[in-house]
Amino acid sequence: MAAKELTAQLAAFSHGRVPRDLRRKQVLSEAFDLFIERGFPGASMDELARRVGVTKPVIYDLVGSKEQLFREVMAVVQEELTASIATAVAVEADLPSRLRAGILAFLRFTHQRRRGWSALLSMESGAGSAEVNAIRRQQAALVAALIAEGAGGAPDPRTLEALAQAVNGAVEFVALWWQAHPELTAESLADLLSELLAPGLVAIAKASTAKRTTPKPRRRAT
Amino acid sequence: MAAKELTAQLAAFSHGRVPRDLRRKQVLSEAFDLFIERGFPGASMDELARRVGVTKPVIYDLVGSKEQLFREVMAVVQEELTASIATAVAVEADLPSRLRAGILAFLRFTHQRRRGWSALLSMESGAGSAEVNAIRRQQAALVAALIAEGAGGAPDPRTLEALAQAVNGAVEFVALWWQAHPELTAESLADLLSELLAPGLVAIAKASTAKRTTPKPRRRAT
DNA sequence: TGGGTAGGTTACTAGTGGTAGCCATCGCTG
DNA sequence: CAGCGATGGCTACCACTAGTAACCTACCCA
Repeated sequence: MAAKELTAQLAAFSHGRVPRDLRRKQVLSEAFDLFIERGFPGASMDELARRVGVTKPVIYDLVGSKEQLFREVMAVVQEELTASIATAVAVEADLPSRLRAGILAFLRFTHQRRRGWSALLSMESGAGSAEVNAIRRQQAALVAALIAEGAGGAPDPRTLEALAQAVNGAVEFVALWWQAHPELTAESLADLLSELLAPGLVAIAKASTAKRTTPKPRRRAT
Repeated sequence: MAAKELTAQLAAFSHGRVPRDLRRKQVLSEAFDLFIERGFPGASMDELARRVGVTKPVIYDLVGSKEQLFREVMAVVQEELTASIATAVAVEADLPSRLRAGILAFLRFTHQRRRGWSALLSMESGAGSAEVNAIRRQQAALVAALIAEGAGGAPDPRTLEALAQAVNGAVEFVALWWQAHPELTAESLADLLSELLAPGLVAIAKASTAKRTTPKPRRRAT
C-alpha cells in the first residue's frame, strides 16, 4: 500500500537524518508490523528502534510511550473497521438485514486482517486495554444505534447499551472462534448469528414500543 | 476461609524453614491476591517473594514459572465458576429456563468475585492467554451441552460450538459492561439476555430437529 | 562566518522473569 | 552422641524491559 511510497521517500535520505514527519510515519508502520508479529507485550521498543534503524530515544521523542504508540497504531484499525461496518449496514433496510450485514462485515474484516485483529486483542487490559475498550465502546455504540433506529425508537438507554454489548460479544467471540475453524464461511456464520440474535432483538424492540403505546406491566421471562 | 488456618499453620514455623507443601500453599494464596491486585503483567515475582517472606529462587522452585503459577491459581476460579453454573442449570427443566439460570449464575459469580474475574481477563493472551482460553473453552462446552440437551438433539457439532461461543460472548461482554453500570440487577440482565438469546436458540433447535424429521431445504435469514 | 535547530547518539536507571551455585539446619542412622 | 544426607533457603548474577538525561553534529539561513 502506502508502504512502498514510504520506503521510496525514505530512500531519498539514505544518509540518515530523515525529516521528522516521515520518520514518524516509518515508526508507526514498523510498529504496526511489530505489534502484529509479537503482540503488545512481546513487542520491544528496542527491536522497534533497531528495525527503524535508529536509537530508542528517537522513538520515544516521536511517540511518547509504548502505550501511546499502540493506541495510535490501532486507532487506524478501529477506523477502518467502523467504516467497513457502517457502509455495510447502510445499504440494508430492516433490522434483521442490517444486523446480518453488519455481522458479515465484521466477520470479513476480522478474518481478512486476522493477524492484526488478534494482535489488537492480545492485550485486553493492563497496559493498552484502554484502547481496546475504546474500540469496543465505539463498536457497541454503533450496534446500539443500529438497534435503536432499526427498532423504531429504543427501549431505555441502559437496556440498549446492554443489548449492544451482548450482540457485540456474541459476534466477537464467534469471530475469534472462527479463526480456529476456518472451514466455515463468513456467510454461514453471519446467518447463524442473525438467526440467533434477530428474533430476540425484534421481540424486545416490539415489546418496548408496545409498552410506550399501552403501558401494560411487562412480563418477565421465567 | 482456609487462609486463617494457613497462617495459623505457618505461625508454628516462626523460625523460617516451612515444609514444602505448606510453603507452596502459601505461595499460591499470596499469588492469588497479588494477581487480583495488580493483574498478570503488573504482578511481579519479586514482590510475591517479598510477601511470602522468602527469596525468588524458592518461588521458582515451587511453581516453575509465572505462567504456570497463574494457571494453577486461576484453575480454581474456573472450577468454581463451572460448578456454580452447572448446579444452577441442573434444577431447571426447559431450555429457556436453563439458559436464564446459567446466565444468572454467571453474572452473580463474576459480580461477586469481580476483582478476581477482571484479573483473570487482564491477560487474554501473550503469556497466560492459554489459561483464559481454556476456561472459555470449558465454558463454551458447558453451554454447548446445555443447548444440545435442551434442544432435544443438536444441530451439527460445528453449529453447536459456534452457538455456544456466541452465547458465551454475549454473556461475558454484558458481565464486563455491568461492572461499569452496577445500578442494574443481575436478575434484570439475566432476563434481558435470555429474552435476547432464547427465541433464536429455540428456533434454531426446532429447525434442526425439523430438518432431521422432514428434510426440507432450510430457509436463511435474508 | 556564524549561529540555531532538527535529528540522533551514548550511557544510564530501575525493574523484570529466571537461574547457578552455595550454605545451613533438620531428622535419621550408626 | 557423631555424622551424614536431604530439605529449605540464600546471594549474586543473567539478559532483557520501558524510559530518560545529556550530549553531539550536520545542515540551513541570516
